[in-house]
Amino acid sequence: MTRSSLTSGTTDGSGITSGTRDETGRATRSRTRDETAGPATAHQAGTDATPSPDASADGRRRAATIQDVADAAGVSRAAVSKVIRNAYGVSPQMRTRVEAAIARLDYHPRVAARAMRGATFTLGLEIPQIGNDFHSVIAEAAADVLADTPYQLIIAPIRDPQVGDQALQSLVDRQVDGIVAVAPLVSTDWLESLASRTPVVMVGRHDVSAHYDTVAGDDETGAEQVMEHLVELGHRRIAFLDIDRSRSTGKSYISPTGRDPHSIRQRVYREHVGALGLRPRLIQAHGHMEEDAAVAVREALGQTNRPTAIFAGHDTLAVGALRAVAELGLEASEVSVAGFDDIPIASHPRLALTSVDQQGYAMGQEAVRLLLQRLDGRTEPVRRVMPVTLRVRASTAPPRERS
Amino acid sequence: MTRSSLTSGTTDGSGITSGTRDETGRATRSRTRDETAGPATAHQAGTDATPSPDASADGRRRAATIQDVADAAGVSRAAVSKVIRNAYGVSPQMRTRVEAAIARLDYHPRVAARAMRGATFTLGLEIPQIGNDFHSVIAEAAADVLADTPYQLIIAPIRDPQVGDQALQSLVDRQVDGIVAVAPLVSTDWLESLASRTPVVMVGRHDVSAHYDTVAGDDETGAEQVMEHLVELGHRRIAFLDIDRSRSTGKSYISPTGRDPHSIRQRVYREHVGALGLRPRLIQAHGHMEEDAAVAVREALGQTNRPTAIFAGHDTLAVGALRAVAELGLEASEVSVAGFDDIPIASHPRLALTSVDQQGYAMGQEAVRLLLQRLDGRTEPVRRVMPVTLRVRASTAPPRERS
DNA sequence: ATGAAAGCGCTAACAC
DNA sequence: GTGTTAGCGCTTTCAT
Repeated sequence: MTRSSLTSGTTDGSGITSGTRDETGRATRSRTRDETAGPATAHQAGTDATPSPDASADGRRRAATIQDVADAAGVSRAAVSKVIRNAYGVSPQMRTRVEAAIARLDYHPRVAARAMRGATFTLGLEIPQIGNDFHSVIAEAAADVLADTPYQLIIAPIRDPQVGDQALQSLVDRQVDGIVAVAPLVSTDWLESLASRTPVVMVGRHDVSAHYDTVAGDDETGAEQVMEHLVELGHRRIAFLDIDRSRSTGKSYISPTGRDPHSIRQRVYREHVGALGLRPRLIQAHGHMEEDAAVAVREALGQTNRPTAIFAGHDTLAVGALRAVAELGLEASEVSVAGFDDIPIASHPRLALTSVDQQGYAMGQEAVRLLLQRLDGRTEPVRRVMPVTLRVRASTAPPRERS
Repeated sequence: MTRSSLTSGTTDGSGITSGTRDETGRATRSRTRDETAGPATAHQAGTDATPSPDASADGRRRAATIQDVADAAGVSRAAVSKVIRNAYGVSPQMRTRVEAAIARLDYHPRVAARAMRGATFTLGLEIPQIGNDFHSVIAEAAADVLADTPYQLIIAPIRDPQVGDQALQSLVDRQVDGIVAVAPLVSTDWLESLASRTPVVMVGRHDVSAHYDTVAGDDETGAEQVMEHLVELGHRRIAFLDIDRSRSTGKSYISPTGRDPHSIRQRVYREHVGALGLRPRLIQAHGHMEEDAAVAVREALGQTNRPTAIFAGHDTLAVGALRAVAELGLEASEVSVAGFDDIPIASHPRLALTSVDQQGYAMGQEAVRLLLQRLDGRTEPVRRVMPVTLRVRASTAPPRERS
């Protein structure tokens, strides 16, 4: 009933349509309308004949649709649609009327319905680990940039690192207008195919791609600076701490090109160590969390001829290393630790972690800006490499005893 | 081409459909049709050698729809729908055929289309600040619990704390099946109305609500333990560090009932300080970030008769306080710091922050579990309060000089 | 400038 | 057990 009163004004118009389709359509609508309200949605379907639903009164009323707004404003759905999209072809007075109705009914367009035809005004951010501060900074930057746009941000955390594409796919299924992905272990082929359909910006990978942009730090230079710094301090037993990637290779998710940040950092480490005629020492953590690193480093430091310096693949691991070092009562002159990313906590005086600043916040900003450009029509891929700076702090010091 | 080969065998079947609808449908399809099957998606479904795996060739094909799958499997859309929803009424052989077609076409149901009729199998998590480790832990727990379910998690960060309901509304617009919200500054009325339409679980608020569940720590006891601990150590000049909330009161978003965690913690602080006949000292940070706290504490410590202990509203602020304290070369015996939440970094030996453990991970888990229960039909509200434990660490110590 | 109508891809009712 | 069909709430031609 509510429905029929709402539509009554347009019922005649529907008669224009050809044949059965419309007729049944009308009939069914008034039927389903009410019951849709029913189940868990608790719609209430207030039967009052009031043309203007006054949504504020009742907390259970069905949410207003574009049709409700159109009826309330005495215009067509198309007109309302144009108003809410700021599209061309609406007179000021109509706009005013429609906006008033929207406000009155507290109308919010359903994103799902929009997705069926047009844009969702939603951008997806995919991050590998929620707890990693470097990723948080990127997310923060992304959210900040988007604050001045009509776009909303949704974040899809990766469940299982082994199936990094799941989170990405979930974003696709959700028909986001664009995606910023942070270094997931996804094959470049898959990415390329995805990017040919949806605007994509990859953060932290140096892929050479045809369809998506990349924003990455200068991992090569950063790792070089760390190694030069440690060597200059006098360290010779330098270990590289990273996640045990061997377990992931099974499904060959790892970028085989070695263009991911960690492969590069480790390669540079190996090169430097090799150039000095030293043997590489790898400390493998079983996970990406701080505690995983602490466990691995505790063990490594328990062995004889322990390293005097640890270069961690990223800061979260470095903080974990520092934990193990501190627990053992060791100082930087005994075991130095350097990281990568310069996460906010690294500069805390109690940690004073030497780290490579790759401007995470700027990277996040840039990634979203590039995505907005793509949304705006750009198609040629862009590869952005952020300059890095080594922040030397107290966690690295000359070794007490030279090896 | 690819497409035609796929449909060729079933084109006749499509003729079954009535009239123009189908005709245009076909037309559009063959036009846009091209590729979708992402190689790396690992769908591959062992059943190779089938006609039309291709897909890897072209990166622009339109994604497969349920109709494509139906055609490829030679069944109806409804049949496919039943298969993907695990619904009743599908013969094993049809299931097999359909699943093969799904794998072959790399079909993924569009969430938006689903949302128009049924469930989205998406749960939304709303968190106030992305960079706050306590929130990260909750998000992590939520993601972990959901890993064993068909539900996907999306996170909506709050843009502007002043308009906390925006992120929540965005989740609603997206028609998520349920929402976990972490202590946003939203009016209880609005929440109640929202919760009457969508399953909602609030984390960190002690609201007494009719339609949503709450999961919160025992803020009262936690704050009491902190104060008792500090007083017992001998502190008398105890300051409370929190965010300056006065600026937010403009739109009265703050829960007027004082049931939010920070109001409670501050109230307990005031009560204890009052009972000792001391005057309360408030240090107000201008934001929720560590640096905001550091700025405020730096200033507070510069004044004469500075506090000998600081009770921070939450750990991120506490870490910031510790930063200011450390910068000034002060130790716990000069300025003690205690926090709330016991975020992972708090236990780092270099920080050793005394804090109240309110089991953030368990809270996140419980919140999602409650939400799943609601999804399963429960409607009576549940209020869960997590027991707390004071973790005493080195950041608090007896004051060198008693005041 | 405005409105009518055709779907977008899916699920749910209902036929068979 | 399987297929047919009517929409969900929007955007978008295309008339007017």
